Amino acid sequence: MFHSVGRLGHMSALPLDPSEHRSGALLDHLARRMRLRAESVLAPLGLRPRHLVALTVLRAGGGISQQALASTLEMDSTNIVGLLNDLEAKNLVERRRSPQDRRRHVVELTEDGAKSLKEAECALAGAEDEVLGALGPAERETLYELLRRAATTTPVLCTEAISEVDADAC
Amino acid sequence: MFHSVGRLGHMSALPLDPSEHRSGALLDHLARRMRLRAESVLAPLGLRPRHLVALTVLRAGGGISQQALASTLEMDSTNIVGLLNDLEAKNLVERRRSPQDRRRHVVELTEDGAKSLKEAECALAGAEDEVLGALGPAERETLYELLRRAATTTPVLCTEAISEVDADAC
DNA sequence: AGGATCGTCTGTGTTGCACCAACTATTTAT
DNA sequence: ATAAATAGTTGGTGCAACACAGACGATCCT
Repeated sequence: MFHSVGRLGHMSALPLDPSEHRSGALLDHLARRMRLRAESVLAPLGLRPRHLVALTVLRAGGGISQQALASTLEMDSTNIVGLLNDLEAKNLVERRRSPQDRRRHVVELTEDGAKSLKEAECALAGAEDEVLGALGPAERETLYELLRRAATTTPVLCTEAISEVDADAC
Repeated sequence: MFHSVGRLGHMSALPLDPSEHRSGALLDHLARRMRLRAESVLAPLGLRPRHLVALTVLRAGGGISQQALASTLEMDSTNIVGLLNDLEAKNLVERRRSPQDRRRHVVELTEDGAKSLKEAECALAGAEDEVLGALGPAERETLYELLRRAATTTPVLCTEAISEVDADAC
């Protein structure tokens, strides 16, 4: 129960060691639990979790090219095509040629898309209640805000500026 | 662009509609980004993201049966077998027959397992920096705490008690 | 013109899973 | 004692999400 200690001798204070507080696995676990429920909830709407992710990203930063979408979604661009085909077939997104560069497709959420996304999110309330049941409303809002900010990182960059300060803490 | 406001209006009156603040898609998105990086970081250690998830769960509530593990992981129990085979082959977990019910396997983290988990978490620091770059240390700790609490729900139950209050809010 | 870039289409392969069936060891119920 | 239920294991099937590669048309930039 009162494991190790050692590890970071100096830096005195800091009663608990935050060294192992990595969110990765927890994120994975909760995302999975959420996705399992989301699948069945979303199925009647003809949507899948990854469609929701795409729509959410598009709502946050609409009007982007497909490769920009591929980059923020971190998916292969060839698979983005099929994803957008699905969404466009349902009239949830629109592909328009960019006037600046007519090779580009500017992808944007349609009104139907925004509406559908909102509906889906409402439908997911129950699923979220099950998965985040241990959290109160205020905490869920905090969580949402943190996730939203983390997800809305500047598309490409940062990386390489920091990440040295605590490199030796491990 | 400057929609700030809210943030921490300390929730008094709840002026904004929190109706669409569903974390599901964001959770999915961030988990994916994290997993992509985790895969390459973990590969040299012979581990995969899902192994980390299992180890994390076992550290939190060790000494549980395989089907209990399957239940909290929400995976099919047949697939748990292979997962545990991997971990046991590496001496990270131990399967012991339960004295109470000798059909059961009590699964527990070994010392090596705890050590390995900790190492892996340290190795993931860089990945987390990339994914959670927009969040400061205190925010990350808050996030971790929220995720941890959400992930550590009482194994089976809750569900059915609540989820009616805000059902009409949608 | 020539080369690079964006999107599209068509494959191929891998992987994580769910699901089914059958089998053993063990407990529990009759 | 016999039957039924349960925990774990093994093997197989199938699907969906991808990553990756090749080829193509359209378009931009020299």
